[in-house]
Amino acid sequence: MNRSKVTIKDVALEAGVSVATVSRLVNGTSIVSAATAAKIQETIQKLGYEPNLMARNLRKKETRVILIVCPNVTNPYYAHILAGITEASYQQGFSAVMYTTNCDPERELEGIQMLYKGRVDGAILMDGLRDHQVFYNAASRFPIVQCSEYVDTEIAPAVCIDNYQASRDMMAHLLGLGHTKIALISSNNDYVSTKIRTQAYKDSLLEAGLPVDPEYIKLGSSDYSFQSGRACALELLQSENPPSAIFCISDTFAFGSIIAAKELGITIPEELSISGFDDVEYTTMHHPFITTIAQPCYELGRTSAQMLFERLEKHSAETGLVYLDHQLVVRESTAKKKTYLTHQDTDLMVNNYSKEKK
Amino acid sequence: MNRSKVTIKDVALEAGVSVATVSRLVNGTSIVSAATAAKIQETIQKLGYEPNLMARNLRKKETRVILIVCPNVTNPYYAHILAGITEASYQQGFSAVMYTTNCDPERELEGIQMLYKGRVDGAILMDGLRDHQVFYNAASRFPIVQCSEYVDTEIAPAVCIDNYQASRDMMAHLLGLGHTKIALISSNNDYVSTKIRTQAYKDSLLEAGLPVDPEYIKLGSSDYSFQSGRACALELLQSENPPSAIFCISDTFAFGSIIAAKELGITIPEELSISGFDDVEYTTMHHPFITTIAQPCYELGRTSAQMLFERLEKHSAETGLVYLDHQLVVRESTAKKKTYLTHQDTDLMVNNYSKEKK
DNA sequence: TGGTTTACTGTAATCCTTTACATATAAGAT
DNA sequence: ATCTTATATGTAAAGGATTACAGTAAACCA
Repeated sequence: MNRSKVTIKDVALEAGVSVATVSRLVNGTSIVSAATAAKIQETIQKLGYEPNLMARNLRKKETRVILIVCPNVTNPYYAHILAGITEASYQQGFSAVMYTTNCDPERELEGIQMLYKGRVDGAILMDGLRDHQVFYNAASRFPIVQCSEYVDTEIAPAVCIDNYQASRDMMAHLLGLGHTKIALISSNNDYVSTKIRTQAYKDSLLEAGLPVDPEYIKLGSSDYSFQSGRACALELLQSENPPSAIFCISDTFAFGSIIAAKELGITIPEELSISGFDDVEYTTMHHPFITTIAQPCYELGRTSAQMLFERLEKHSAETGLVYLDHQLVVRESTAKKKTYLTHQDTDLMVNNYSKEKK
Repeated sequence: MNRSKVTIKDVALEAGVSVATVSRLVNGTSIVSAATAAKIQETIQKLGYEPNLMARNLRKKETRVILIVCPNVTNPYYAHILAGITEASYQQGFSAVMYTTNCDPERELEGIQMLYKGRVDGAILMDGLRDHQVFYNAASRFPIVQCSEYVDTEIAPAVCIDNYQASRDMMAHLLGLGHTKIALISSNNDYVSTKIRTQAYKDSLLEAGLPVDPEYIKLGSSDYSFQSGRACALELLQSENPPSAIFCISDTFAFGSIIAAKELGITIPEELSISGFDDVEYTTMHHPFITTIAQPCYELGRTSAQMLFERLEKHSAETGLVYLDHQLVVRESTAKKKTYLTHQDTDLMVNNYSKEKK
């Protein structure tokens, strides 16, 4: 392996000019005569010169590298955001280093160190930092943008969808279908998105004059695992008073719920409506296709990156929340509440008769 | 944003020692007295000093960064490999920059440039380079390891599963179930894995004394899209002489085939066996669970990274193929050939009677 | 013609480390 | 008492770029 690098000095020597001239040509920072330009170009070609980025960055005090801090690459939701970020980076001539935390607070911290060590110019955080003080310190010294999750939008901007409105939209859909016994499968993580979606669920119920039954709220695993969604649904469906609809805060929970329902011989959407959240790609790979909230993941990533570059290059310091549009997409897993009535239903109907659609 | 970096000089000044001493302490390259060590440590803490990696790397001529060239992050297969790579990198104290090519030959080329520019120490290629000359040049100058796909194993090592054996295993399974009309859904990309799997399909058939019918070989999209798998299966199943089993070289093709079969009212596995390849996570999220070849994606990534670090740190230059174990996992999508016979089947049975299991 | 601008190029400082080499002190050997 | 050796530290030279500053030659202006 021949690692002998040819430097700007070599080029200068060979072309019979000074290093400054070569540098100026390469960077286009100043005019060089056509004759010397040609000569330099030629020797660059001949020697195969490539500027050493470490040296350049040291001098310029910029790395043109951004950091992506992300809990987990294998989650398709994050993967799509990642794709958006990397594409935008590519187009801006930045490169992106990836740091996965697996939601380990210690690793979240270590990731941030790359900023302090000067290895990257800025960061996109997809993992809401547990330690707010660390976040505050980092965000006040370095350009940071939060994507999808966030801890504080005063000090660094965040781009995400309007989780509250999206959840209200979905609940409105379910309510509009005539469901009154709507359960929630939330998560035991402490993401803002989780909190907000849960709050919207409760608010929607209350606003519709329906009770918020703690028995109807189950918490799946923090990483939204399919199996934990199945377990929650099983509990819900085997209880005394099973719901007629389940609002899942993640598509994977919805998948798990569908499996659970099938295992119990419950048909979807005839006997049970299930809704998801995120619209990951495999929502339409098996029937029933899932009714869900589509998040513009790729755009989320792209926008975050663009905002970061804006910060880096124009030294802008806008903060606050940036909402990208979500979309309620109604597919096969939700339908009007069934007309067949159990005894319990009949009991309930005494109180809620006017709310039944049919 | 206060970007004022504190340098080693500041620390030295404050602690009343020379920069060399500070450097020695920080890097542990030489003994410093306990007293001064304590003093330096203290001032480092006080000033919040972090060594500038650009300067360090420039001096040391190493970046401790590796490059990951990958077609597409959103593909869960690659995502898992990526996870393995990033984990191994983290443990070795390296960071990983990601470069996605979307299989664009131009971008494959650009990715490689990072090596020449000295931004990274080595690379893991998951996208077999189209341009063999470029690959050859790069691989002879820089430490490169190929993962999953490869173009040449003489000049740079490759880690993957034994695609030939794996495909033979799957075909043996299908054949063992009594299937004689086995179709193939391959891909129109030119990956070695595709070629090898296709070859194994043909060899298995021939070895079993069965004909290789070109009508039974369909080519899905180069990126293994679900929809193209569905389209291929539809063609196959609606033909004059539909197969009783389909060997898909990718799980996504298998998913598409299952959907296609369902659309045509064909039951799986009773009327049609379908097998996948890769064992991406959602093979078990819907019934029928897919019979497939499990690839150790995470390990593939981890091993590749470890081999790269070996090359980097021990300057080893081992080449050749490294096979990781695959596994045939039999689930619900394959079963014995059905006993119900069509006229065509009866015709065929005259010749193949002894091969029928029941 | 003398002065001013323009176009181009060169010299050397700078970015922040690491490290080869030199130095100084103290301890150990003879 | 002198000569090594070990220990601990400092000085200054890389490393490969960018760029402030300076300089030269030609062109332009009055």
